[in-house]
Amino acid sequence: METEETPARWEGLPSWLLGQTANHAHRLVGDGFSSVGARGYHYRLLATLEEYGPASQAALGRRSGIHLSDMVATVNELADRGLVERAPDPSDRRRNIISLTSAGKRQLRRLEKRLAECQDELLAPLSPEERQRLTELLSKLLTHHNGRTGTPEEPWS
Amino acid sequence: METEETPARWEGLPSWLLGQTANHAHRLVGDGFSSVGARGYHYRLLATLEEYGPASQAALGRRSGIHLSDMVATVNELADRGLVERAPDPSDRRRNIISLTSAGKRQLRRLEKRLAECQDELLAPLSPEERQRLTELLSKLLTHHNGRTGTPEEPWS
DNA sequence: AGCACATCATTAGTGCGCCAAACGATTCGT
DNA sequence: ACGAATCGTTTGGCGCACTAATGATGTGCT
Repeated sequence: METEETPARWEGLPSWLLGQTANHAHRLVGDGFSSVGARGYHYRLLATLEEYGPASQAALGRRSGIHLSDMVATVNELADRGLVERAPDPSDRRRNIISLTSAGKRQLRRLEKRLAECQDELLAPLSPEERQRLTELLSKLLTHHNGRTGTPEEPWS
Repeated sequence: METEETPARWEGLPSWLLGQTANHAHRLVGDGFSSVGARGYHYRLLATLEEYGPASQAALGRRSGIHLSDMVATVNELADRGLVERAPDPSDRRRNIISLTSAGKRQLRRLEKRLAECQDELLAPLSPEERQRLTELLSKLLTHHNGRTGTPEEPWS
């Protein structure tokens, strides 16, 4: 956006404010990630992998919130870079078991570092209390809206 | 996102919180708009048009923050629906002068109504003070980050 | 044992918002 | 008059979220 005039009517709407700040955040994080040749999905997948250990693509999708359709490409990209390994599951031939390589773990460390830096850059103009406040408010919103659309299924009967 | 497990490490990061809530907001607003056959760019263009009156596509792009490349399609779509008119500028044959039709104005009213409803749905779990607080915090962030990239040009000398 | 059904991986394609490169046509500045 | 800037347009790309369809495989029920 290379606006020059920008005085508009929707400028004060929460949804707009949210979208714009999220945009900045997204750009910040995206740039951080791309500076080491990655993008959001890569981080999410690597982090999920480290947190839960090797798993099938479907399971990883559920845990990371990455759509199954996008998992394929994401795993491909990470596997191409040697950050992740795809091996057939001997006990279920439908599955691939994805696991983190040591290079992947190293990459994850880099991404986490960038990510932390970005948080700081993002919140730069806010005091610690304000940051706290913002996080709380956003969490509240998120919890509410996730309840309505996020995990509606009751655990298997 | 049809997550079922979703307990992750990045879940508390401001950039993530921001992105997710913005996502919900975006979906809410997008659904509201699409229920009357429109999308974000349509609203932005119509609103800009009403606020500043007829103008060339380039000027509208500057004011609405819509990229020139996307203006073309946006104007086409609105013109196809008869919400906007594209007429050559007699005094500058490079330009098209875009103007709002009365049908366009009516559509804008509808969109504004939806938009207002969405704000309420979005902020539902927040008290009036919290809404205020959130708006302030987001504005602060936005102002900061726009200062670095958004509207740097000083008004014509 | 057989069959319906669910799950897994994959491919292909949609939508929105943002952006960049290149082009011809026109107009402006000097 | 001529180079530079502006305008409209087309084409294409990225990131993220999502839908639909398909074939291979696995599970549960009867």
